Amino acid sequence: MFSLSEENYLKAIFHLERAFPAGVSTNALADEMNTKASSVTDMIKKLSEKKLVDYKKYQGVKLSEPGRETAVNVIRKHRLWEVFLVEKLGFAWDEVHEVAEQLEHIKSEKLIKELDRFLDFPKRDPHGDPIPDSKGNFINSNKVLLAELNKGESGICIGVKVSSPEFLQYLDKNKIALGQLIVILEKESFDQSMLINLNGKELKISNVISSNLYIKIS
Amino acid sequence: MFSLSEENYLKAIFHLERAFPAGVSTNALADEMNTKASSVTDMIKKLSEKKLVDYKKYQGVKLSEPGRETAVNVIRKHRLWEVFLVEKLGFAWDEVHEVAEQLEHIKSEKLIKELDRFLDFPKRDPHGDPIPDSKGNFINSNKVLLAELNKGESGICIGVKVSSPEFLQYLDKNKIALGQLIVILEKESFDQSMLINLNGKELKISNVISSNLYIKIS
DNA sequence: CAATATTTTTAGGCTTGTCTAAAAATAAAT
DNA sequence: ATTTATTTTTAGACAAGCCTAAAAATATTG
Repeated sequence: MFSLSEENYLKAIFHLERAFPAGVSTNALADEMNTKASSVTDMIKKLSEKKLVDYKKYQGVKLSEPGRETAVNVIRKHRLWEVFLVEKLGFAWDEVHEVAEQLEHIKSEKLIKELDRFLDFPKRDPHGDPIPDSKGNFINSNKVLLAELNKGESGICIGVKVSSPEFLQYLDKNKIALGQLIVILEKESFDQSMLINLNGKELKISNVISSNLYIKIS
Repeated sequence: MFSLSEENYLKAIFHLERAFPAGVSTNALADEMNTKASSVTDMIKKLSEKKLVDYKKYQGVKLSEPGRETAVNVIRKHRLWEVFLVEKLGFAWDEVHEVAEQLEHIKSEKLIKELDRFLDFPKRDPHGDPIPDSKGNFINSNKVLLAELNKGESGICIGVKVSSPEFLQYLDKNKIALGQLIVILEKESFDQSMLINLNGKELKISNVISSNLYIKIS
């Protein structure tokens, strides 16, 4: 078993690897973990000795296969708990992160297996992020950012890129929810802002918004 | 907020105070915490500085009012999670302790409030132990050990004194469950063993068993 | 009540995970 | 290509929580 801190580092490396597939830098990791570069170096050494990451001095880190498995398992637990909090306990989707950060470290195979069943094997968390299955496989849907679509195109809103309370509350306020059909009526070439159709209602959104909404193109 | 270790010490002191109301000894606490007396002394000093316990050297510890509140809150969380595990996730009553030991330390007022509501404000955990309310009040029922009753007396089984898997599985095997009416048909004066009536069926139980079952006398 | 046994505390050390400050390596820029 | 800037690592320190061994206080017992 791994410590809370080790699990958090593995999770952070997993997330950063998407942006830095060649290797995650010490500074990027320090930033993500809200800690200092020297602390990161210490921990990376430990993870490297445990064969959870591949590491060469000054070269950044990558997850090893066992490291990736551990990270994905933590992410699976995080997202299942988020579903629980929203679906069963009535939390809003911008309130779940902090609590799920704690719950994701509870150690019990049976707990997560039964929770998954209790929630009816959800495929996505409340933010639309995919929940890996017990073997660590993610569903891969052909999602794109709304900002990448053009006038006349459309798709189902399936996720958010950023989960800050501010952004999620903006979406709530404007009645933008996951599962909704979005049709692009106009796209302003100057600032990339869009006029979209949402359930019959029209809404003007900026490029900042459209760059943080994932759309499933059918 | 308090550390995991601090919460566990407070909880242990709370439980031991029932047996040692004059003050919990360092050794008793070391035993309960599976640690060494010197470690206990260290922690007691820290808790004492934080005004969570009253402590005088060589005199044992007692919880202060804030210490008791914290301990009771941890116990409340532990027992609510046990109800969740059994009622919602289908755990057996002898499987819940270890997981609840972890879950009890999750920090979120809202989480526990909503969990309580989700579980429909349960008054007892799966072992029959009372769940304190959000203000820290325990329901007090006039419970006695089955062993203290005599021939002809009867009552409802409401709890167990010991929660070891062996004992709980013995109860399951013999169909003894909480909420059940127990009538004492015979009591052997030599070894205190009893012949009881359980839902129409007769069962012979030893004094070891009857000394670990709580009965509510009506 | 003095001697012995037990309990509790102190002293010093270890590990985990963090920090600051300084040194070393790499990258950028003139 | 040599200087300058940035990134990364090392060195040494610290707090939390635990340990062992020894000292001090309290209890027990003849």
